[in-house]
Amino acid sequence: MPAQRPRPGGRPTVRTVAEAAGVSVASVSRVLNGLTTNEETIRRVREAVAKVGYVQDSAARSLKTRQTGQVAFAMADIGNAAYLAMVRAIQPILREAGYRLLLHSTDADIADEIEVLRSLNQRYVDGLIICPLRVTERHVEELEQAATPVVVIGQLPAGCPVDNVRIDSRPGVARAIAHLVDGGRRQIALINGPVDTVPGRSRYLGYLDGLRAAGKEERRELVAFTDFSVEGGAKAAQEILDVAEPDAILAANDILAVGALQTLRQRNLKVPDDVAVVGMDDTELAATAWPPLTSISLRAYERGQLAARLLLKRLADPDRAPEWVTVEPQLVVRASSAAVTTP
Amino acid sequence: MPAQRPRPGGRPTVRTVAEAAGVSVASVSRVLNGLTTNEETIRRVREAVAKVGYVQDSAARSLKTRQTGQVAFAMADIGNAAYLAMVRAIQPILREAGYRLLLHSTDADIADEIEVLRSLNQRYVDGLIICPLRVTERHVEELEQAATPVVVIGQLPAGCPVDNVRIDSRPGVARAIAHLVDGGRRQIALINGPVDTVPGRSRYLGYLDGLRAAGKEERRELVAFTDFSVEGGAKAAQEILDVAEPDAILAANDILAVGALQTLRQRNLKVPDDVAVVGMDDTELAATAWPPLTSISLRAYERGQLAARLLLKRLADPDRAPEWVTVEPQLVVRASSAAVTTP
DNA sequence: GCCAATCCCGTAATCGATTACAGCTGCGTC
DNA sequence: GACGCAGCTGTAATCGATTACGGGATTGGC
Repeated sequence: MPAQRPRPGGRPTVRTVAEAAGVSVASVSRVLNGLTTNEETIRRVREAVAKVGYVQDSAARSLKTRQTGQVAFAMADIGNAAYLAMVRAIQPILREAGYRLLLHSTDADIADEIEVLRSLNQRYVDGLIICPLRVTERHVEELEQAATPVVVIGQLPAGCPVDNVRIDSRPGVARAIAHLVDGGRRQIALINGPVDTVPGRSRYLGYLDGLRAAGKEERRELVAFTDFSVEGGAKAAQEILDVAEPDAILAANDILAVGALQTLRQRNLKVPDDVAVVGMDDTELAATAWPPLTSISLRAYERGQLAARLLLKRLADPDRAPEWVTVEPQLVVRASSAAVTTP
Repeated sequence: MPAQRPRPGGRPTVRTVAEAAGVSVASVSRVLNGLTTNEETIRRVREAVAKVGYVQDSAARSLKTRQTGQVAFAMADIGNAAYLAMVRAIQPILREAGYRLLLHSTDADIADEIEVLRSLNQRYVDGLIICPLRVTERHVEELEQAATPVVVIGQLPAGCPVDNVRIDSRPGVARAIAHLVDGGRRQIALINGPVDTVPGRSRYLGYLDGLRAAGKEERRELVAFTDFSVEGGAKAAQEILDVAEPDAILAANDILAVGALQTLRQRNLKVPDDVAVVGMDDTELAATAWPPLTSISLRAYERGQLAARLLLKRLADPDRAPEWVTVEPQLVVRASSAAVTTP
């Protein structure tokens, strides 16, 4: 007399359902996965499922099917509006496709990013979207032998066989400079974020491009850099205003731009009359600031969408060739950069 | 000759490691989980693990141990700054404790919230933190028979045996009214969010409390409500200003307050000289707005922290009595509500 | 009436880990 | 020398699902 039923009070399994329906576990599984056609069986299984309150165990299912129904998104810090926009874009798309979203905040720690890639072969997700600050050789190495599909948002070395969504802020910044010059601005300052990152460098190069295109030279006293915070932006603006008289300030970030606005207000400089201000990322902050901020949109939302769609395509067809998508930055003009009124 | 090794190229399992180390699978598992003490065995297993590049399969592990190492957080919309603050608080605490964070955005859909609770018995997470807009009977029902520990952030009916972190905006709003009255304000308007929610109702009641305490009557034309958006706030402020002359506006949200600021600016009303403005949630927006917004903090970050800690306590000891924690709102005073200067 | 084809269904193997249980070894003690 | 005990270790059962395979029943064609 084998103990078929360990404890009748236990959680219902596929076996419980099978007994209640008077069929085999195989039939139950088939009905659950839509693989059989006999109406009568389907009905009985359905009823039994409802009666015993059965719900599939996801661990057991994952073990057998090798799929988890989960996708992870890894970025430096969800507090950053750009990453937040990506999450907002990614979440509904994955959800629509039946995936759950798992979040990794790496705190801008490279070792952490590598660890995330590495942990993929625990197979706790079916895919990953990652937005690294910098892509090191270690990254590439891990990317190439990742256990599950990965989509990278960011610049990837050429030839890296991984789906990729990229944007280069450089032309965006250059265009913003052109816009300022067109508006009659002559002394354009740059408040950059950390420079030892790929985006930081791009912004700086874009600034130089813009100046060159306008036939201007870089003046060291017009360039500052700081960390991404309102205070950082305010302080950097002070430093610049202490030694120069810019009539425009380009900030690497809307947060920095808001900081600059505060400093300008303190010094009784009118925006945009005395000084134009341009931010970057086109976040909610840009729209709600006063005056509303002109901002270089890096299309975070769109990049998130594209990345999510790329990942879904890859999951549907793992053998397709890696796809690289490039997104163009976009200058969103608002009041803070209106042209100087000719006297 | 049994096919012990299905395909030598396959992913390494505990069996692969056992062979490489010349021990049994049990020993491998013991070393991996720190259950044996023999130095020699430990060394050999460690080496074998490194050699074959073994990583535990999380599905298999979960199936056996009944634990997933995952926790979910469910809220209406991660775009809302209050929820974002919670995520930022929750994430590092869970991570520190070795849990991964899974995100559910329910889009303020009650059915979706119920579905999240229901899906818990797929056992894809070890616990859940949920922040429902409203708690219906269905919620309570599902909460009571949830398959895993749940912590609720929000108002819960008395006697519901679930860990809970709560805040009541009502006294916070009343205090803000008192602050405005102290500052010499006489006509205080309210721009509320959706009223058919628990928080919406609390805010309204707090408003009435505040008026009563100041010996004032409610005037219908000073109260508007709208959805949470800058435009909503701007429009609501217009409606009020069209029919009345408030010298203070209390908004249910920093976003709404920013909208009100825009309307006031358009009408050439000075803040705080002509009209004081108070927001709620004390988000980044309040600090960066101009003038900086006085705001009623609902301590979202702290609530997130508390909820995460409660969940960890519960996971460590499932039999402890449910704990209810109440957080007090806090008035953060900034320039937008400075006292009227006596002429 | 017989054989083949079709359609369902049940048995049992399997995914990759954990762990109860029993067996082995070596040592100390009486 | 026998026995007990401690400390490891290996075998095999187990978690809860999916699915390959083969067996029955039904039907149709000749």
